[in-house]
Amino acid sequence: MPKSKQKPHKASISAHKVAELAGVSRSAVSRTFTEGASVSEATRRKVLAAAEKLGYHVNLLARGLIQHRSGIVCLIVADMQAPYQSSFLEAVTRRLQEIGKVVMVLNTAGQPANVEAALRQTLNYRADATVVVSGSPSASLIETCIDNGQRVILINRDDPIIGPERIMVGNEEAAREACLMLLRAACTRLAVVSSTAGTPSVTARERAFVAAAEAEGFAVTVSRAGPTGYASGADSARQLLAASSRPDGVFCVTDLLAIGFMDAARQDFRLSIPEDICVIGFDDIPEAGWLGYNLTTFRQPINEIAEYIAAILTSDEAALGKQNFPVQVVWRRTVRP
Amino acid sequence: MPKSKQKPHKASISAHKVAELAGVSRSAVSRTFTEGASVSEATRRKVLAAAEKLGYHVNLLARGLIQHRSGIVCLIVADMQAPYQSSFLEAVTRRLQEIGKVVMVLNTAGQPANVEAALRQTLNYRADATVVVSGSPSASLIETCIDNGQRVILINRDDPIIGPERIMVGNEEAAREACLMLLRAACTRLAVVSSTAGTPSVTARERAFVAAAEAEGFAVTVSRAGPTGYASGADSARQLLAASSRPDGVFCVTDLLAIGFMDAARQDFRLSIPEDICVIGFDDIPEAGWLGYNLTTFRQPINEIAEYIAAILTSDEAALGKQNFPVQVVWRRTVRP
DNA sequence: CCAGTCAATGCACAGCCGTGCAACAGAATA
DNA sequence: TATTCTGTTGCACGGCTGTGCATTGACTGG
Repeated sequence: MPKSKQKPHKASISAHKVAELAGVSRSAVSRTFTEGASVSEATRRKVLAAAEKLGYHVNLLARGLIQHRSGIVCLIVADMQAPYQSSFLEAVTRRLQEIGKVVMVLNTAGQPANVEAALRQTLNYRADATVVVSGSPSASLIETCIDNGQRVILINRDDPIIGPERIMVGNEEAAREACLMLLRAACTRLAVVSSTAGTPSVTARERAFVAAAEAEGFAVTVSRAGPTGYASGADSARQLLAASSRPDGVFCVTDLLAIGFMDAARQDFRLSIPEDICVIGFDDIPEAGWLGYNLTTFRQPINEIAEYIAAILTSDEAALGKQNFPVQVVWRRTVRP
Repeated sequence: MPKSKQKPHKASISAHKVAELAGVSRSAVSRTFTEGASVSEATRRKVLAAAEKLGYHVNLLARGLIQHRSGIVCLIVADMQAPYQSSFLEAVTRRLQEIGKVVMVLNTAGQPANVEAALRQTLNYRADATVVVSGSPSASLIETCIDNGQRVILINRDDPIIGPERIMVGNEEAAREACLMLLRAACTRLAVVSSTAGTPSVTARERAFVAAAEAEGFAVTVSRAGPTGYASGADSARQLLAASSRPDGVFCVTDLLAIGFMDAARQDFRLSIPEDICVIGFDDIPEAGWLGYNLTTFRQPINEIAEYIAAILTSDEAALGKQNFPVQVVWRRTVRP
């Protein structure tokens, strides 16, 4: 017996009590709070008055039980304090609230095993939908979700699973464009700063950049110093710039990596950007626009993605399939024009 | 009739079906998934096998309905993509998941009216607790929450309401300390960079700094250029540093303000920090530790706060009351030693 | 005055689960 | 062998809501 047995059992007031006070049937109360139900203005007012007096609030758990829809949308995410993820979270919660949904955040804290557990929670709460921002759940579990009538939306994850909606951004196009931008700036020694995380978007950007450079006849040094973050970017700079032939054009697969790279390049090697070395990032996080960085990067269309997720949830058709969002280059001052 | 009438009605499998397949009563299924219930190992295994085969998941909505506890904790927050808020969110979600709770995020998007709506959602979902990070809900609504057996936790909000738990950080002590640090660094023309948001913590820091300075016989210029963020910090720098008598010691009530201030001071006025001007921030967001800033600031004990919230939720006693968390100075390199 | 229409209302059921209570089986004890 | 005890199981109820169906009452048109 681990905890206390007797919870206060604070009888929260139910529709029944409101009906009593208002002198109507419980159905009338239910209809008053149900969009589009038939209630006369008179009883409606009586019910609302009684509800206000008692502090009644519809029990969405019970409603969800009978309607088979809880109104909950789960967001599975790792590293959620990172700038890009938190901006994404903000946009999605805001937009989903506008269409009457509410967001449940499941923080996997970087443990892949937690992704499975999180997806189970999603089922436990009978969520209307699940948005997987990080991690790769097993195909079988995704299938279970879909079987239970749940929408599953995978962000930037091109697994060949049938069923879930997939939202992709133009990683490859952007990486190719980044390569051309650096070459046009007369860079000849190219490098890409990536991470050891191995997430699909990181890998896609890295590979596409290397491929594009090789197609143009340039070799590329790849550096992966650690997880996707500021410190790894700085470490990559220390590695790459200490070498005998230092790069003069660098594509960082993430703004955070780019910023770490720039800081170390300036502080530890006294380099000027973009004179000595050009840098391109990815995401367009707020920090990229700060005066000290002015980072040329690619903007992820966060609001458009949030809008699209909302559209999926309000639409009745299942399986819209795969949707691609192009990213947009944001010219600032870390690449010579 | 706004939407489709006939939802797929995908009959998600219930304990009943599992019982059928396993050849036991539904109670046995329920007990298998209930901590501490009495089931023999044999039936337990039968049930688990059947559940696995059918893809059964306990319906936490129904469980919450009967137990009067949903396992949901609501977090009401504005400006959630800001570094400090998102770090806080990360810590709280992580810790609460460890104790078996799940976090529902309600984004008020800065609209004060949304705070009330969010608190209503909290009641609708019969949340176990609500953590109010931003905004000031009305006392009456808070009372309703508590009447319904919900825990209410106010962060950095010292309203004289009876009932909710209150978590405070040592704003005043830190502001006083900041003042002394600047004076010890031989600063004589003090300024404080604040914002027009007027949130309790911002106001408290601002006032305490001014009071401490006046107690030492120094006047303070106060600048409030806009909302609490990078741009306002930069604007404040442009205002303060263009004046005839420019300050040489600045306390920014937020790291983001401090970083904006530093960037503008360096770029637009070619000032060196800390030689020409000392800067102190507040929060110790990750960006404060970046090589380009090395901001001396005060660390908010995010993990300790998350831990304390978890403790409140696992404890049975109500009304632990008000808890103060001291902040810790983080010496870096924006103040002369 | 009567038939017909229609909005409003109440009843009863379904949705899924935890748990008190009683029944029961098996083991341990006298 | 009779009795007590202990652990397991099933029944039935309660928790709160939405909604189909039948009923009611008022109102309209002839």
